Amino acid sequence: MLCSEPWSEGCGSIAHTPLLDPSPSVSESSRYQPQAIETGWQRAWQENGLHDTPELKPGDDAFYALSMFPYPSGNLHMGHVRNYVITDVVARVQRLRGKKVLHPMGWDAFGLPAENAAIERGVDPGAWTDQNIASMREQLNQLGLSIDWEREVATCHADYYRWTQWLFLHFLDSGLAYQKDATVNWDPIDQTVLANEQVDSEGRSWRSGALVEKRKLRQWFLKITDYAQQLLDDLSQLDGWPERVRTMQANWIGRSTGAELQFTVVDAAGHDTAERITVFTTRPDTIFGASYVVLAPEHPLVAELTTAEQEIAVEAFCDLVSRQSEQERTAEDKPKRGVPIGAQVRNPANDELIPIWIADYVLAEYGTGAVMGVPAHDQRDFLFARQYELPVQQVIIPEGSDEHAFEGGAWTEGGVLIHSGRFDGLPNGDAKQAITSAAAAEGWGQEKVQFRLRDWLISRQRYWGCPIPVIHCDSCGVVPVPADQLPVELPQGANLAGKGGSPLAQLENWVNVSCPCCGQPAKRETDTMDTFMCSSWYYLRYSDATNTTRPFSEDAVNSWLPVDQYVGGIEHAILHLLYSRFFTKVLRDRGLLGFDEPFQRLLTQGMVQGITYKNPHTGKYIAPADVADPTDPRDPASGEVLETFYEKMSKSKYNGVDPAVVIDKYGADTARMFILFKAPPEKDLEWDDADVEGQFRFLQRIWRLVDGACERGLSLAAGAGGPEAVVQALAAGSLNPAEQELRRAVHTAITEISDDLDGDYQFNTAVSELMKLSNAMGTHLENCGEVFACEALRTLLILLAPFAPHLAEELWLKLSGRNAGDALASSSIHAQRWPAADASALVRDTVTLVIQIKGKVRGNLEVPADADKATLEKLALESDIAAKWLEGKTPSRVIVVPGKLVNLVP
RNA sequence: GGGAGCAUGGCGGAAUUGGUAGACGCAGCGGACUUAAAAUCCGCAGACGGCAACGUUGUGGGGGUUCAAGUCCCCCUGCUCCCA
Repeated sequence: MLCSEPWSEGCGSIAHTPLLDPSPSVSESSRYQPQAIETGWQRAWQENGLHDTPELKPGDDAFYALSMFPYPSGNLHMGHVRNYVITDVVARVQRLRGKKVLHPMGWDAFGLPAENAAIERGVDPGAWTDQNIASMREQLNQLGLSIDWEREVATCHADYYRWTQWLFLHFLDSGLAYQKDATVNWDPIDQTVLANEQVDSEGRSWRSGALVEKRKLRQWFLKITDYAQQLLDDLSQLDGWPERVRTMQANWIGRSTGAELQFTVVDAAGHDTAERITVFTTRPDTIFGASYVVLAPEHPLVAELTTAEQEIAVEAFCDLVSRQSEQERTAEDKPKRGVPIGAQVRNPANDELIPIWIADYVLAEYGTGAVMGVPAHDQRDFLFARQYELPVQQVIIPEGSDEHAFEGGAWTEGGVLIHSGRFDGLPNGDAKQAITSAAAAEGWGQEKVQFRLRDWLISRQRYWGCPIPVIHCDSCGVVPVPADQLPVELPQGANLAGKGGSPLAQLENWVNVSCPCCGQPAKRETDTMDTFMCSSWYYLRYSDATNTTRPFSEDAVNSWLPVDQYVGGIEHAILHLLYSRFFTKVLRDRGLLGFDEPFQRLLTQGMVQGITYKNPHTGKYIAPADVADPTDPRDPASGEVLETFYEKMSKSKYNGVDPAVVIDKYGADTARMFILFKAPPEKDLEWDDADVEGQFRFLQRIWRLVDGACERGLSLAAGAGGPEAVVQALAAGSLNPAEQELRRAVHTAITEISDDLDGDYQFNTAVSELMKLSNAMGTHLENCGEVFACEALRTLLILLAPFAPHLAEELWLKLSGRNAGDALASSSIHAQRWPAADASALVRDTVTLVIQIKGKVRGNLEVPADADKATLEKLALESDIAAKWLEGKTPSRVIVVPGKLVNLVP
């Protein structure tokens, strides 16, 4: 494709805008004005299709660079900028290296903000979302991201969620989607249920922050527990993931090995009944110390086994517990409460009769909903037993110690068994195995692997989400909507008051349908899906985003995926990343794709923090603009000294920096360079205006450097400074000292930057290498001949191109001698090849040899680079340094590290 | 309580396999240019002592391994995150 209309006038295309350049003294040369070049290049790249995804042919080297797609809130913040700039640099580097790159973008567009906006302002959530998408796309484009917008997806558009529904039906068909009555997390503010992953460690909703309540409701679940073992095992494949994230997922899945043991319920006379209570324990070795059994208040046997005398107390207790959150029930600092239900069980290990209790700290959803209470060896049981005066029986003691030594608390460490009949004297590790085996042989237990992970609750009682495509029929039950009737579109006109139940349920015309099976009147499902369902497969859709017959073709998905580099926030370490891994495995098992893991490498970028001022007395945050003197920050109202620190940018702390303002002032290239340079990508980044200024100065220096080269008449036309020209010049004659220095700087930069962009991404040091190269060019360029000067210029610009794409492109044009109207597809700097380092340019004749005396550095010598060990030792011993510090003594030991140092040990 | 990670100048951060600690930048200081300022250019800069040459010391604290430790091992302290 040709650039139809030259938008720039070539070298010196920048108009001398008097407003921005009041100084007449520089009128001879142009100035770096990013505002004047960036939008033009963005449009030119777009029109020339520079970021279109190339078609993949067999054997092609493909690279998939992906950012976590944003929720279209309408406002781009610095966290987004950091995320997308990092991914963009990765994508651009891979293109320069000759890879075929897929770098897409889309919108995680269902969810509550749109619905809340609709409630508050009476707007249509779809229209509101589309408007936000348009404005955010515009903001993203100002960053100069090399995104292929042809593959854009929005999860709230029917051409996308149609396939979310289609995939849901696959889950349903394979028995992995089901409905059940369950005690679930209820968010009283957002009026909907939440998945366990969406409740934080304080028992609050990840979105609204409300304290989550428990409710018993009929809900849809996905059987992620079926994949618990695989999700855990395959973490070991993910060596391109941060260790941290892998540990977090492993903890979340929470595999523990233990045993299920059965306690027989006895009647009032002490005779065995047919009823048994199965407990799960990770400590079968302590069964002889069990002094009671506890059921969750919700356990089905509670009603059946409670005796008449205890009925009132038990009912009252269950009522009390039902109003508590899971957090309140299990928090370690809360007292544990319980009541006996009157019945007893027989301990299968020693035939003792022990009472059955119910207690708040036992949860129906975990394990079997029943545990054995062993006060001597579990701290929670110990506190419970002490409170209710239940017996405490030591059954494990450290070898050689006294059984009464630990009566102040539970002994939870290892030891040997006592009071355990035939198992006495066994180390407790062995006893776990022995007791479990005995239980299995005698029919009262078995080994059991337990996961902490629970099934994923995916239904939501909200409007703005993907409708669950099933129909409830009185005679046929749950009937999937036939695939050819998808999508089940979200109906218009729902009342989104945000109170009580699914808004869709009120739309009778929509709800009432005939059963696809029997034709009788039936009702649609009125819950919508958790938005995490929509985001669990979007990365697959990008491979084939416009397919109208399938979510993606097998061919496309298998040739582009898995994602080579995924970039996003650590906050998704569990939620999105776990769900996506689960989806991938299910779809693999359904034959829809051919890989086990969706994301090969993961980079979790740190937060962007803003400078924050807080009055320590009033607790109020003060806007930086209101602080008169940043070196002595004071409250403008009271004059009190303020606390200064860096914290994640947020409106309420007045510490945010708007990307648009920064781009207006300095341009996107400066913003990109700053963000990449200021901190390593995975660390938090402190936004600092002075550093941004410094970054802008660096880009200006590069501009002036190239400008000077232009004035000198240097041009990169016809391959000047390219590899062939360099080879010829090297063959033709020797280099002057400046040329040698310059070439060393150029090829050091290539080596170091290539290294920094390989494997572990170290953009910060890559940028500093660019600065070193530009510094060296400032020193040496004028003393260098044309060929080597051009080699340096060419290299600098290509190395700079992924970081500051607009500036590099503009300067490339300035030096190219070509017309701005030439086809960009091949002439753009972004269509060039990453330079190769010439090792011979790094070779030195002499090196600096460090002389150490007894391990301390005492000086250095210039020595021939090829000197052997014996020569180095001789030179060191003969040196003034040795003479001064050895005082005539002969060293007893000499360590020589060629090229580095000689250590003389007297 | 269990697990993971981190700790380097005034600040952000660099430092192959252990081999000159502090690259690069910000802030600072000195100088040049300017009537002046801004911008730009050149230079200085861990701390302590010294006019200087130079010396001592120095990567949270303590110990160890080694010719040599920011880097490896052990203990401690502090911070961050995850799980309880």
